[in-house]
Amino acid sequence: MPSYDPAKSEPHWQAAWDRANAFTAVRDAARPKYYVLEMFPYPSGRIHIGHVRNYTMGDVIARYKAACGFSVLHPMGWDAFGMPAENAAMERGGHPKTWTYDNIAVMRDQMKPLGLSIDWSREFATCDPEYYGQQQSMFIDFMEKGLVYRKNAVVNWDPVDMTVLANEQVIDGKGWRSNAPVERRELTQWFFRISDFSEELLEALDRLENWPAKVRLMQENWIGKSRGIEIPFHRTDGGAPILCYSTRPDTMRGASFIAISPEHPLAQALAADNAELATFIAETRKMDTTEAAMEKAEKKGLDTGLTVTHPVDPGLKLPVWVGNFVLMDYGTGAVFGCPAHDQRDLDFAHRYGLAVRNAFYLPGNEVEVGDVALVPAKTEKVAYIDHFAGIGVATSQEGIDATIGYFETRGLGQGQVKYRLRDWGISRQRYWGCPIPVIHCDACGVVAEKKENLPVRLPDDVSFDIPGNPLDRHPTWRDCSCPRCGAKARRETDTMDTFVDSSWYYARFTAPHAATPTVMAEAEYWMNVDQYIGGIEHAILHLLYSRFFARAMHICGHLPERAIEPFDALFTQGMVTHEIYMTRDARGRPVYHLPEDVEGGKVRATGQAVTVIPSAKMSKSKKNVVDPVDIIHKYGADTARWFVMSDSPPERDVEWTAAGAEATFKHLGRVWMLCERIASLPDDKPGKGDDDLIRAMHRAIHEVTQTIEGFAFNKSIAKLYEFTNAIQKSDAAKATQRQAMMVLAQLMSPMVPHLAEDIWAHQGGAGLVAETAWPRADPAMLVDDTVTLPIQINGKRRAEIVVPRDLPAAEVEKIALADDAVIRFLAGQPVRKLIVVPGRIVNVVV
RNA sequence: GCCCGAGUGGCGGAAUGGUAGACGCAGGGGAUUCAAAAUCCCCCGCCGCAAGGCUUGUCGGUUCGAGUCCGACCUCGGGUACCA
Repeated sequence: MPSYDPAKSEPHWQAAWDRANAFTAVRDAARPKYYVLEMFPYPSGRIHIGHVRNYTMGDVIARYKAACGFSVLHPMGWDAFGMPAENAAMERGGHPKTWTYDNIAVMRDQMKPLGLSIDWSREFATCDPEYYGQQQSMFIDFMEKGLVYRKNAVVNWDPVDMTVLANEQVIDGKGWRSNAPVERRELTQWFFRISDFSEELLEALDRLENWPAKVRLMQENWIGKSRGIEIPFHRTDGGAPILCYSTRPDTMRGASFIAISPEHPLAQALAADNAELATFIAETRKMDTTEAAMEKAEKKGLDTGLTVTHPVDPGLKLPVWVGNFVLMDYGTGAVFGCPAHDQRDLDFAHRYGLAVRNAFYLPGNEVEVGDVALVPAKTEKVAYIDHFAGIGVATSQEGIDATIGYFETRGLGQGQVKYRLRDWGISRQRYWGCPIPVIHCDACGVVAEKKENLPVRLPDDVSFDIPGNPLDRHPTWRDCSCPRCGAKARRETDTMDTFVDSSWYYARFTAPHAATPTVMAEAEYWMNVDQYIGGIEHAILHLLYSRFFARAMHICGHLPERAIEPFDALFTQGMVTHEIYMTRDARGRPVYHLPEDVEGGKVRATGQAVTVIPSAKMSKSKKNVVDPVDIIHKYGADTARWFVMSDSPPERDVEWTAAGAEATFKHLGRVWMLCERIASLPDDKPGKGDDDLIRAMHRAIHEVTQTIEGFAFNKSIAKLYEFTNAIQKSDAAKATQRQAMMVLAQLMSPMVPHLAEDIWAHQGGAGLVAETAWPRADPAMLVDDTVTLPIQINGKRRAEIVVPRDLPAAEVEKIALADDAVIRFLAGQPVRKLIVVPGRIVNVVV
């Protein structure tokens, strides 16, 4: 009797699917299409369990939809540009291109044994010149439509390595290699005008009904629409007024100072002949560029000596400070400080001895602010203190609206709607990215490369032995002639942010080898992505950039209008985690151990007991990693696939456990044994309980279908366990058992496609499960004749009764009150209220 | 700092505001076996001899009824614009 042997059968079925071209996406006008896409991987070198989970989820959907009759597109590619390739070149020598393509080859070889229903004929990497050349072509289109511009922006500058650092390369304000304090430095950089789309990107979120609410909320907050006011504060020295932006003008009475950004032109100008201020501004530059660093840094400032007149209380003069917490990028780069109603302003005021004045109190609690700022919700009523606009007790929102009206009618300020969303800086001073197809000419200025010269290819002859951008010091690549006047010119040496690459790959998959970015007929048929699947870490940047990029592509004629929201449905899956095993060395430093080196709480080699640290995201440094290749080698792909889908809801993290994988393998073996047992039954075996098995089968079809549709694969698997147990216990006729077994194979096929084919073939099924229509449940087989109703007394469950499904409530009441247990618990007390929820529960209130 | 989530037995988890703990893992008992593996059957939240009581991170609220809704908090995770 052959036992379950995935090592033999999995390659067999993969070859069979290939021969049948089962997964080649075909544009078929006669059938509805379904485009399922998982976020493509970065080719780091090896696949990890997180990839297995991500791609198995997509595969379950793809195989299920194919069985439901859809023409399915399920492609795969590589997000292949990025820093790690350059870091590898710096650390180990070699070339980013070699490193990247070698990694892709390894990962493709690791991925194929998973048996994913991917159309590999559409594969590409973003570092293929055929891909990035089309991206350059679109960049030029964007330039023509005014979607691109250049401006100055700050970067993290490593003064020792003389190079720009990514945020993750800055550790505690210092460069990761040089350990030198990082400086903020301005460079001229390329930007996409995403902020022109702020309102549209915000407003369109409402229509993304099949996106998680949390992602829409995160994007809404990120875009950050606010209504405020711009108010010019007039300088007492007669200089140009300082324009401040505020979303809380109702607190104007409490204004006690003005704070401007160190990058504000006024601050810069004053610093020219104010050494103390110049030093202060230089100090504020020694901070990295992240928002978190800015927000967490101690609030510091310097008095410029200038004063302004309070706009509604001309007798009051407010000092002008430079504050390290004022962002030049948001609003006007200048704010008024109201310490009483803003904790950061209050801290600042206390530090520098500035005035604190309430603009309002909580009604009936007229207490001046001390150490804690009074910041009630905008919907809460407050009592304004002799407010210039004549407001008394009102909500802050009412106060804001009234104040803006007051300022506008008197010409003191202008109401403004602003967005937090900033334009997308795409310039990177790095080699391994898509070159920006632009040329700098002394005579013509900035000129786009001619499209017939695309792609602007990355030169291969570069070295990484010194820090900085090799393109910038390349002997010949930089030098070129101006496409307009033919004079000597310089090529742009910035490359594009890798988020650009991933902002349109979904569109490219619809025509992956075309000589234009997209082909309209293909895009018309395949777009949009019906189901997009990926990590929650991409909730804001990648998804927002893609939404912008699709709009820009539409403007340039590369996508139909329908595709400006490219992802109809989004699912965000959790991580795969694992326990961490730690010991300590002689000096007390932690030493981590791979799961396979630990057995029974001890290090296998030394017998040393390990400390178990609760599950965390798998990482190489903590050695809590499980290699899918090992798992497939030991148990087969189906075990890996079933396990990652089985335990946790897909949107949550799942913990990989060796015991769980072992148990999965055993279960699949049991299913195979059951299949063999049924096949070997005598054909004329008499049946008992055939109807029960048929009912269980229809219930399983219904429930598995529902749970797959609802992305609750862990529940699909629980239902499959139940159905398997029902078959196992059944004594039905052979034909009935065989029918149940074949339906089980179909229902399991999205998760464990190889085993499903084995079962199907063994039961004499025709063709491939992969090409068989999804089974349908008979609704008549799903309803039960009776229901069990729990009976509560005062909300506590005390008894239960079994009644016909459609029994009227009045009859249910009678039966419930006549129940022995109910009589006992009531002990003669009068019934005050009786609640009967049909088919659900009875609650007796005494 | 700010924005967004998550928290239920020994473990992963299930539960349209209606029997908390489906399904699985681990554990315990039994059958089979010379023995073991594999397989099969039974038990399995906590306290209690029992009756019963307690129990969904903490505290409070709404409700006939709260894991689910509301408020405050705690812990962990994701993002924070140059990691991808």
